[in-house]
Amino acid sequence: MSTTSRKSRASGRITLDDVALSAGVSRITASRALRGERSVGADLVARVATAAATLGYVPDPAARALASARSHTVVVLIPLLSNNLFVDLLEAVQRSLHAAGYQVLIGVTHYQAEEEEALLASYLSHRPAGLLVTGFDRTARCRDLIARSGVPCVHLMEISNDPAVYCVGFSQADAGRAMTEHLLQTGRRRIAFAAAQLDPRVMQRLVGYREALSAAGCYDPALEWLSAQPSSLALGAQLLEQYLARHPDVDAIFFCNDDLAQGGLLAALRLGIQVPTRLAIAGFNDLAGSDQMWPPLTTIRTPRVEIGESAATMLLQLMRGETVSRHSVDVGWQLVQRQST
Amino acid sequence: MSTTSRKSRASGRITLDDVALSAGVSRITASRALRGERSVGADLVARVATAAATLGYVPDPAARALASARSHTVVVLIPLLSNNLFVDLLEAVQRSLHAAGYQVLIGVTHYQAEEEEALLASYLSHRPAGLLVTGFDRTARCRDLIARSGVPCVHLMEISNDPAVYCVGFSQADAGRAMTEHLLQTGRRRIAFAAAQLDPRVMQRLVGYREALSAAGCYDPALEWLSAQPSSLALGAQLLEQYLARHPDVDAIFFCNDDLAQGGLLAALRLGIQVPTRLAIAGFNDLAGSDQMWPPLTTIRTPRVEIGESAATMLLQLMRGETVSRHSVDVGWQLVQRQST
DNA sequence: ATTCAGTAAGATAGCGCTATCTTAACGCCA
DNA sequence: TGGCGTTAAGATAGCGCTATCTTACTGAAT
Repeated sequence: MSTTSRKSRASGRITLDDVALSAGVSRITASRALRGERSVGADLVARVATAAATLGYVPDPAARALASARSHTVVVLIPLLSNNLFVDLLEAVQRSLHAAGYQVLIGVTHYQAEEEEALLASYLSHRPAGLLVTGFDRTARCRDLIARSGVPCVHLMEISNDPAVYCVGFSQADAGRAMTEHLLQTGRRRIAFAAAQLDPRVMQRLVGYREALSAAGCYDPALEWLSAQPSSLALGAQLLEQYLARHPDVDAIFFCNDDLAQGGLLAALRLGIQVPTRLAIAGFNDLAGSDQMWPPLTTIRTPRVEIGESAATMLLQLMRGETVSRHSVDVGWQLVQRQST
Repeated sequence: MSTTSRKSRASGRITLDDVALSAGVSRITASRALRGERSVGADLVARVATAAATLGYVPDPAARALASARSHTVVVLIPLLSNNLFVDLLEAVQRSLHAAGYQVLIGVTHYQAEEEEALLASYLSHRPAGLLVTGFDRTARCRDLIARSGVPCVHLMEISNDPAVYCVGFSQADAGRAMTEHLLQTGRRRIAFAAAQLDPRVMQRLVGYREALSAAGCYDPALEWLSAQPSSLALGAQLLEQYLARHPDVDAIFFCNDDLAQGGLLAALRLGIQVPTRLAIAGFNDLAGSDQMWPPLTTIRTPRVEIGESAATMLLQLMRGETVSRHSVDVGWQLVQRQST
């Protein structure tokens, strides 16, 4: 019986030694029992579990991380918190991972590759169990850090054919093309693409837009209204007002994001521009409120919660050392036609 | 010179021993130098700093937490991520604390005191350096956990007279009263209060509303339109439509939150109700988009970023063991009158 | 019996730091 | 000069876990 527990201390904290003592086993057996390792008898597992529950034992994550060189922390890097898109994603990720016993450490990159690199370097020192990052657009050093760390990593929002890369997302270009084709189908020919932030995903939507318009023989570079500023309702309103004055023949605007589109819709209302008769307006992402606009906004519904949950599930498998069935999960998207087009 | 460094290992990680060796000092001196403890000579501090920078040393948070019984993690408990109010707060907190070398661990309570209790119990095992929680409304056991943990705690969004409690916020009741008085001043007498979620802060705004209306002799309990559902644009629209049909004489609606108000505004637009001539609409928080509505929304601007930054600053002081000048910081609020009233 | 996996437990030895005790060196005053 | 507080460094001993090595005990194959 004699176990290798250390001399008892008066500290308030309940340690594994206390549990082991109470269950009449050695510390290491208690550790194994609580972590569900096999090679512990069922009777002992039960005794240890009871002891832990009775004493209210909570493992010390720091000690665990130090001893095993791996924490139960997952680092999530997203561009911005002030974009609801990422908040929805984050909420789903956080919920899924928390349920599995992991903590989420959030890093905000502000769409800056350098910031991402710095965050990653600093967060990797926490020996995270997993990594969730947005898209594929990062510095070479960043990619290298991820690869060399050996920490499982899942990429969010986009998909890739590279079998060495795990990702959950959808084809931004396809979605961009589909929305443009929808506008063409409703008879519009002078279709503008109004965009802000200009992150890689926005640019992919732009590619889809170009392809669709070129195929229809309607492509006009002058109708690409691009701004590097952060996306907002106010900017959407401004883009519509400014550019429409210069291009009065435009009969549809495809905004790269719903917040811009909502702002555009409200600007049209203010300016007395009839939507959709005189001007069609479309958005992207189906953010909160788009269905409440007047007229309700046609948009692309992107399954953000599903992306978050799928990515969490995939990451959990990777962290457990299991093999995942597909390295790339395409969750698709859905064109939601409402009255603005 | 001979230092007590342990035998070198082939691990890729750069440890304090490597830094100490390179700087020609003992491990503990390197530790002290890097943490800026006094009682290390200026020359050694410089040598250690150079060595650490050259080697690219990054301290191991787990080892640090284990040895010092305190991490550099701050736990932030907020009710919901899907409310922009808290996202703004979180962004400010995260930015301030990250700059000071702390990590933020987020817990989402979903407005449930029991969830908060469970989260807190589990997060306290991380030996956080600090705690940020929303409001004062929590279970007795939760309060006890906080107090007994000895972890510095700052309360967000509300203020208190209790000198034992640290908080940064403003008087929700005052703001609610002010908005109601504003509506009274514009000549409205049948003023409804439309609210959702019904968390403690909403109820305090309601108190302010009641006081102002009672003082003016206009209070009518039938005009308190309360719903326990989560706040959303759709719900705001629904509240307006439903209750206005029952109370057609209402000439103003004070929504407890801007998302409800925005929904109400859009519903009024849809229903052809003239705002503000036939019906005044007011909101709370000045969330993104409220200035872009048509008509632009009158609301209470709440300094969420300032609350986040102030709370972070206060917490940093407490974590460093410094005394703070005021236990309660009132950041105030501002009535922003736009065209909806 | 004898060997040999295979399994269930325990003993041992750290993980990479910091708290604390100790020691050496340096004045400073009587 | 001696004694003593003060400071700057180092030695020592863990923090609370888990990886790894070892040992004791099965039971089936030989």
